[in-house]
Amino acid sequence: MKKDQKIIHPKGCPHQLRAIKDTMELLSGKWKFQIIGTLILSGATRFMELKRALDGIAPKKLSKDLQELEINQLITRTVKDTKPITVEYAITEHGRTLDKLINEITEWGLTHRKEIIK
Amino acid sequence: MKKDQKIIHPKGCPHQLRAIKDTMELLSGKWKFQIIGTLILSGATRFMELKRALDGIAPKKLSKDLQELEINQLITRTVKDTKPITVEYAITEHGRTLDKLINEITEWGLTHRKEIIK
DNA sequence: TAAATTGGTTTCCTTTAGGAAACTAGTTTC
DNA sequence: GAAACTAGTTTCCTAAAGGAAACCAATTTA
Repeated sequence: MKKDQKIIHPKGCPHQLRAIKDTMELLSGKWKFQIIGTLILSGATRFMELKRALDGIAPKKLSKDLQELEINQLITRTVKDTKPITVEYAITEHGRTLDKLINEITEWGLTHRKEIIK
Repeated sequence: MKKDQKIIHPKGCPHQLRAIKDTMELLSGKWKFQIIGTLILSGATRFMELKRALDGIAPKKLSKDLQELEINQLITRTVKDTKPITVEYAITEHGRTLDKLINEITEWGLTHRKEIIK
């Protein structure tokens, strides 16, 4: 192939790739999508309930991920005036925009599992 | 709250969470969705083209991620009998099932960027 | 009074992710 | 013959992710 052959349609789609990168910077990792998924599916959930739902997560990890999600305005943290005090985590309006994405991730996981069993 | 108050709808949705986990085990990380996105958007692409499209990726990392994606049957690797030889990576039929997911990730990234600018 | 539950934090540790730079080998162009 | 391009590999390194266990203060139940 000649060196200076012009590529008419240069590969790479900077806008889309940047968008993918943005999303994954916030949400990649082992637990974040599972946390959001739980809050979407189950509604407002307390710390210990989350810990039980997310089988195997360490409290330190759960605490850290929840803080990051809160900072990014995807969830809220509310201290309830109960005895003993409980803390409730809930999805925000902005977090709700992840509904379809979480759905696709879940669907694809199911599809893929079926595919590799074959 | 009484200790033994029965929770009618126990929190946690094991099936969905397992599916999310499955997906993210294959695809979380900095580059995999970007690689798949490029192959979906641009069609079959050579190693060096991918390297250029994925701004900043190290050849070692690209090589490793491509191998993992191939092992999971999401992409194919084809050595072309050109001079010099070129290697073309392409999305598989199974990889195509990620179309909607990639789309959602991209859309959400754009949405989120607009949201946080506000 | 002892044990358990609340929502975490602290410390220590191992594993994985990821990047920089140098290098390889075959081919081809200058 | 020198340089450049093909597609990687190798080595070395740092930073981040993640887990285990212990601990904490306040409250409540047994």
